Amino acid sequence: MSKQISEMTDFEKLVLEYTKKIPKGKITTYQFLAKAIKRPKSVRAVGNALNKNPMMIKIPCHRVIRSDGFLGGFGKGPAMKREILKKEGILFDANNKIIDLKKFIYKF
DNA sequence: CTATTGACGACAT
DNA sequence: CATGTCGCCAATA
Repeated sequence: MSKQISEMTDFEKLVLEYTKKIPKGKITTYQFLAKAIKRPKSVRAVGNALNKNPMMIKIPCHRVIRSDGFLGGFGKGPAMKREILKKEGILFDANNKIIDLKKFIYKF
């Protein structure tokens, strides 16, 4: 199960904090997120932090994809992530590659 | 303390 | 375009 906020590290909280800022209908990448928290090289660590998402409802971690345009992972499975994004108007092709990255990308 | 892991990314082949 | 390799970083065992 996911961790409770109180049990999380400062780094993880920071990641989630920024993730919450991503507006509906938009997406960002693990890389932009890492840069936003002033840790441009902690890209992988950012992904790990999102995987421990304590509140799926309040934290739109599904809006974070890979910088090469691919879907990336998701706790509940990539298929789920893909469906949610579809509802927000963001589509992917048969290879889980986003259709129009530039159009939906959100940089902090 | 060291080793391993992983929702990543840049580059080489 | 499809793999493979390597570097990075924070958390965990």
